[in-house]
Amino acid sequence: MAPDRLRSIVPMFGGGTRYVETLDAVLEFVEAHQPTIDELVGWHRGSFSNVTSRDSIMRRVSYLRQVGFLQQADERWRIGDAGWESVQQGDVGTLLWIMCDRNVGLRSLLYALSAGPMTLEEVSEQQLDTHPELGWSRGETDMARQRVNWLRSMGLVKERGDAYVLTGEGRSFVEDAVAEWSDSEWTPAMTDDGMSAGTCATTIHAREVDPEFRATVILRHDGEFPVSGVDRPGLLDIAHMLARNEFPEYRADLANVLPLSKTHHAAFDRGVFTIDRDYRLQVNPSFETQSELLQRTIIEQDGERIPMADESLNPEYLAQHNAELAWV
DNA sequence: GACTGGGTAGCTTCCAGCAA
DNA sequence: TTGCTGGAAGCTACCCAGTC
Repeated sequence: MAPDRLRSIVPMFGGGTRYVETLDAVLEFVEAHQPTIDELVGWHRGSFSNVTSRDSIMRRVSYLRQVGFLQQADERWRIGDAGWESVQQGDVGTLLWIMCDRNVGLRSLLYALSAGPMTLEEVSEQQLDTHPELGWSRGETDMARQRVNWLRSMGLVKERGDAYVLTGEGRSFVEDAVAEWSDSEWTPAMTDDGMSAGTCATTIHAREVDPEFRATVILRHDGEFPVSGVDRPGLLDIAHMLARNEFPEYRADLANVLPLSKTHHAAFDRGVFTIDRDYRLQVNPSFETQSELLQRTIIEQDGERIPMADESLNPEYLAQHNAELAWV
């Protein structure tokens, strides 16, 4: 069983855009000297003029140990498995993979940023809504800032005014991550009135997207569950307007996805119904069913506007999807 | 062996203070 | 004003001795 992921992401010394630089320096020092804890503390004090607190240094060292960058044996500190991987690969992608694997929320933050710029306040809200287990106070932006700073120092996020946006590298990561993390162990902490997310995760095996992406999509629709009316997040699939295998560049685009029940997802993919530019449900005229559920939620809704915000889906994606349907 | 309670360490949040 | 560090405080998990 994978260890619990860390809720708190600790800032590194040296400033908000230099976390990675500081991490590399720590790894280089530890690799070269295999220091004792006193030597490691001394190195920090010597490297950063304004750092004196042993407790503060130990907090960083402890965090690096938990992530796996460092390990302690025989009173001496050495590079851990994650540290070796990071040093040997020497690229941001590997470092980001390690950080996302060990810390809650970094991936969902990147997904959320792919929809547009976010202020620190918005980042804080997004992290709390998607990961209630983080548990920090509403309005608190320190934790949001630390997360953003790690991504900034990796070159995935940059400042734009008082908000933060994805860089080209950040966007590339998001496009690959949805499928790459589809077998992630993490399940949302949000519950379905007595049925825990963990229960859902064990009973529904066909997860095909990163669960953090799935949680981000569901959160984006803010409790509205179009078409299917299913209000249990654990029972929802993520349906793509432009198919993931044909348009991999849009698979992580939040304007290309919609939370649907598994049944409605299958019906959508098979062209039983679609959505027009005005967000009205269009049903394939040849579709017949004895199912009360499908009659009520699809056939009887033909032509009705789906309750969702105007900017939820990209009209161009809908048009392209519908162009493939002969009956539209 | 099982249970309980105290002590300790570690993790996390939050806020004050400082420097640019 | 903003960004960063230091440090206090709350919470939790774990260890261990004492008791039944």
